[in-house]
Amino acid sequence: MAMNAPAARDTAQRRSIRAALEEAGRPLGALEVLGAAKAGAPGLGIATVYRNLKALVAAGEVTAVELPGEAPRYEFAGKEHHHHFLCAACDKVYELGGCLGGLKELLPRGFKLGSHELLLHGTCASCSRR
Amino acid sequence: MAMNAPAARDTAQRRSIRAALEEAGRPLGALEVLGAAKAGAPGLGIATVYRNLKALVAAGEVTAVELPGEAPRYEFAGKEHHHHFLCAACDKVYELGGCLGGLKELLPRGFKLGSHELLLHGTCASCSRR
DNA sequence: ATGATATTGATATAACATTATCAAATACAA
DNA sequence: TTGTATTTGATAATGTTATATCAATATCAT
Repeated sequence: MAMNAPAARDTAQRRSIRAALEEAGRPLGALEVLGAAKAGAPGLGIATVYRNLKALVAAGEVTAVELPGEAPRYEFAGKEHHHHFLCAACDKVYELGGCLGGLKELLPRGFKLGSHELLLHGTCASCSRR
Repeated sequence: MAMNAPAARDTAQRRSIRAALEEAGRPLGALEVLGAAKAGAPGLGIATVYRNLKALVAAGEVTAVELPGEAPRYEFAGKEHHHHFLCAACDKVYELGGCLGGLKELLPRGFKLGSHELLLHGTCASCSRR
């Protein structure tokens, strides 16, 4: 018999964290989530952010975006395959549409391709404008 | 007037660390360097590995390959633009040849592209064989 | 060979991001 | 409304990677 998950309670913190991710339109880091979610949950603590992000990832609702040399960002799961852009000026991560073909041509003989990650660096529209 | 760099001395450890990177044929992590370089420098310590890797990177001789969720690997600089492959089974990183075009098509309006990183995941030839 | 100083090895410490702890607050079924 | 288990916030502790410390050792110009 399956171990039942503990009853998930509906708290202001949890709602606010989820809302922060929904409204951001781009992947957020844990501290960014904290900042944004405080609007709907004053006094929100970083531990609660991590706890809920972890739970959301475990539930498959949210995906952790791993970045080289950067703390992971979090975005809602279920989107089409896509990649990300890291702004060198503001350190924000943006979602890009689409992908590139021809990946298999890069593989040496005998190597099997599972997945791939692409990260573009540069300056975002907002930072480029200045 | 320029501050002169301290006279770099030629030690067995430094030679061996450099040789390990040269002979590996793929980017190595600090612990991999330690393991490989012990051949030519018995008793080699991890601190010396980090010290020398840092110095080599600062001198522009070596490049740190940053990977999402992984400790950086180190490879000699000056190679043509290329990307890497991380084997999910043995955790080794391999160098790939070539690149992909069409990156700019992925950019939103107003974004400026600086550089990019591509990492392929899968199993290497050696691990696929098993 | 000698001496000044760079380098090393062992290990303590730092720097982060994340997780554990635990008393207090909260949700929610009854 | 009450009781109980979940959740929270503050913060201590952890894990991991890298750096600082420092006495001992090795390099290399003289």
